[in-house]
Amino acid sequence: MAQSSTVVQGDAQDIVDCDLAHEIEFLAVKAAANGTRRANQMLAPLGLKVRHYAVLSLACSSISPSQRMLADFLDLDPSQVVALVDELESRGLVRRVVDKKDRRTKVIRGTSRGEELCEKAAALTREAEEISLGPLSEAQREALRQILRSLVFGASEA
Amino acid sequence: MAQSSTVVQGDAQDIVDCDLAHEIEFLAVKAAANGTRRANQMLAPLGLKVRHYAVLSLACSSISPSQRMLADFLDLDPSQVVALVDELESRGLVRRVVDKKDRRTKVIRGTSRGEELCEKAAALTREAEEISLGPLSEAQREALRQILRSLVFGASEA
DNA sequence: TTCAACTGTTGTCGATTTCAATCATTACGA
DNA sequence: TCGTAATGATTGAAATCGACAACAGTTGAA
Repeated sequence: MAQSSTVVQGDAQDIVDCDLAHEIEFLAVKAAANGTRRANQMLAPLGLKVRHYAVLSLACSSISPSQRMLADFLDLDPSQVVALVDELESRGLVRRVVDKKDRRTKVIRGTSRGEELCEKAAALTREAEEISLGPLSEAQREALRQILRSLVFGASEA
Repeated sequence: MAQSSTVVQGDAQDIVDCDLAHEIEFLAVKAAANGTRRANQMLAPLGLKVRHYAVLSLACSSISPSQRMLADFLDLDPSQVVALVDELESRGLVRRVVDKKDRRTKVIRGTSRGEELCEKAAALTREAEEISLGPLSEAQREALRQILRSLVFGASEA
């Protein structure tokens, strides 16, 4: 794309060619921020944010995560997990179950209402992802998913 | 008592197989957070965070960004840009230059000291990226960069 | 001229992050 | 065994970041 003789003062057109706009770190932050913003406003009608959905999703999965596991996996401070679980529990979406093998740890389980809401939230999240990933082909999305997984979790194969 | 062959208590081994760990949105946030954290502690000796580096980098580029452009491009509130530029200006790294064509806008330009520090910061950022992207091959990194660029700059709407 | 729109700036309020301290429980070593 | 360290959850406070409204100065257009 030859810009030729356009004498336009630095517009948003050529800012995407600067060094910064080629750094993966910068691009990842921007993409993640866009996706989170979109997902948040998509989940708003359910009174949830992506954070709540993350906890709810794990609570409703076959995994029985302790709050410590949630903090580690979601990169949250334990106190933040307390607040999140408090909120979800007060809405009757999850409950704390003390582990019989270690009475210090509390396992978070989704209730039936929690699972019901989780499914709706998952649908909305998929919809948000569908919009956010609009300009990407299906092959690109799968490649992105795989690269991100090996980046986040280390070596992983399909 | 343990009921028959109940599934093994969820460890960190199988949490990476849950639905959430396959959502691109979730993975992107995690990857971006990891990268930002690493870059921040890499830039710490220079008294900079990635935010400051982003502004400094753009100020030192051939683009002469106004604060408005910085806010738009970096997804920041204009008031946040004021604070960032204030800090960098007080350290003699950038300066505000009023645009003669439009005296409302102030163009941010890096000083010689700013450019000097920006080069060091760029080197450290590349080093941080090198570490963060460790498990990825060169081809994967290039693919990731390309996909992220088309995702971020490909189609913009509000 | 007059008014609307825009840029930078300040201030504020709520959310989020981070850290230290505490209680209950478990694990380990003398 | 006892005593001490370590861990999980919880609370609370401090620091930081985010979004938002209001304002002054400037520009552009009717």
